[in-house]
Amino acid sequence: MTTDASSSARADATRARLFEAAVRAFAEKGFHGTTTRDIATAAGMSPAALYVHHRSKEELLYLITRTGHEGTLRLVRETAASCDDPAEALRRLVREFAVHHARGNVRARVVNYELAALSPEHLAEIRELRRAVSREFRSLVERGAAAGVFDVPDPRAAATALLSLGVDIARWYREDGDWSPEDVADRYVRVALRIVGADG
Amino acid sequence: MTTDASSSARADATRARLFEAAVRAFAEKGFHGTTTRDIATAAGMSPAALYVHHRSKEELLYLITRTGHEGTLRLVRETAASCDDPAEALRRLVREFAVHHARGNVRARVVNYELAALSPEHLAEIRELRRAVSREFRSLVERGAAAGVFDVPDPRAAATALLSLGVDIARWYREDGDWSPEDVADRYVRVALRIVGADG
DNA sequence: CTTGGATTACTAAGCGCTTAGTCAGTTCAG
DNA sequence: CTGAACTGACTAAGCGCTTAGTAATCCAAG
Repeated sequence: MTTDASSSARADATRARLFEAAVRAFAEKGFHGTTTRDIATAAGMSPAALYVHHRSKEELLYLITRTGHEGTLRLVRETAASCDDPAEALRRLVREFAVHHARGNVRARVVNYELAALSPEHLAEIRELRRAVSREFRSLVERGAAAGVFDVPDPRAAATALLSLGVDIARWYREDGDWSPEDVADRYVRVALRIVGADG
Repeated sequence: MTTDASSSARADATRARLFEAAVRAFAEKGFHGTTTRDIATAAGMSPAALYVHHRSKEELLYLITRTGHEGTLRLVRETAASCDDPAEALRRLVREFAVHHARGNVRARVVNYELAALSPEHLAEIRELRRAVSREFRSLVERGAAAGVFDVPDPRAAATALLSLGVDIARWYREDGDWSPEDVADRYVRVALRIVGADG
């Protein structure tokens, strides 16, 4: 017995293979540069199988993008709230955010750089999730400033810079480089503390 | 009489219109999401006219990308070398780089985010230009550290962060936002000085 | 200044091919 | 034996790019 009328273990596994194949293909060649054949073939199936599990190529991108943003938002919310001390919370947030974007750079590239290929409705929904992530960064910086732990002349600019640094890791990070995801995280934590004026 | 056998004022103007139309289209929809008809129509001509002035769609992207990178490299080199004091040179570099990416965010988006659509040969050439830009940032940070003007535990990480902050402006900056290019630049100069430990 | 052949800038039409998506039919697990 | 999973063969639309030809411009020679 399956727990859901519209899912079986086999279907779930196939869906996951299509999902993963699409992530890799979109990351490498972009949404419009990827064909449904690319995705299906990489998942070991015929092109038609894609439409058994997903309504369209765009729906697949939407699924990847939404899942990715929801995961990021959850990570950011939980980490920012994991500690009362703003300095320690920022250390954790920047560390987790950097590791997330470095280790998951392939997924993160699709999630952050293929937004223009979404339908207007889907894009609007994703924009809301992005605003929520942005708000978490800003409110943590403001919390630290209000507590006198951070020395920030412009909290909004500091939050923008912190978020920007993290997201952009997905663009430049490569597995074959000199830094592990944790190496990047360590370095960026120190950079972040300087940006908010909490480094001694 | 024209000064060059392969150029007339009229042809140059047409080429420029195609170039600008391509920049806008590539920025909005990506290289693969843009058709040669989109570009030609936006430039007020028939699709075939594109091939009078450019060999292929990819050559047009290459032209945009190369011109953009050469411009950025020139700006970075001249600004970094414009002052002996590393702190003042960094202020100028971060300011100019930020304004460049904010004001020219449409062009910069194509230049930085459509690299995957280039041919392997063209991509290799562009990568070389990017490495040169990267080197400028790094050597300025190292110069400041050697002079004792900057306090940086990890110059490479600091240079990576500074470059990343600047490039990523092209992704998030919007004309209809609250900040002018100069506003972004002012704020980022302060952030940069903190990153290199030269803010007091 | 006029004229007419050469040159340049451009277009209408469309070729060969690829695309996203469909559907009737087959396979296979439970 | 049933229904879900999957495929082969297909279509309509759209793609980058080419070709053959036209309109506008240029620049001697008369």
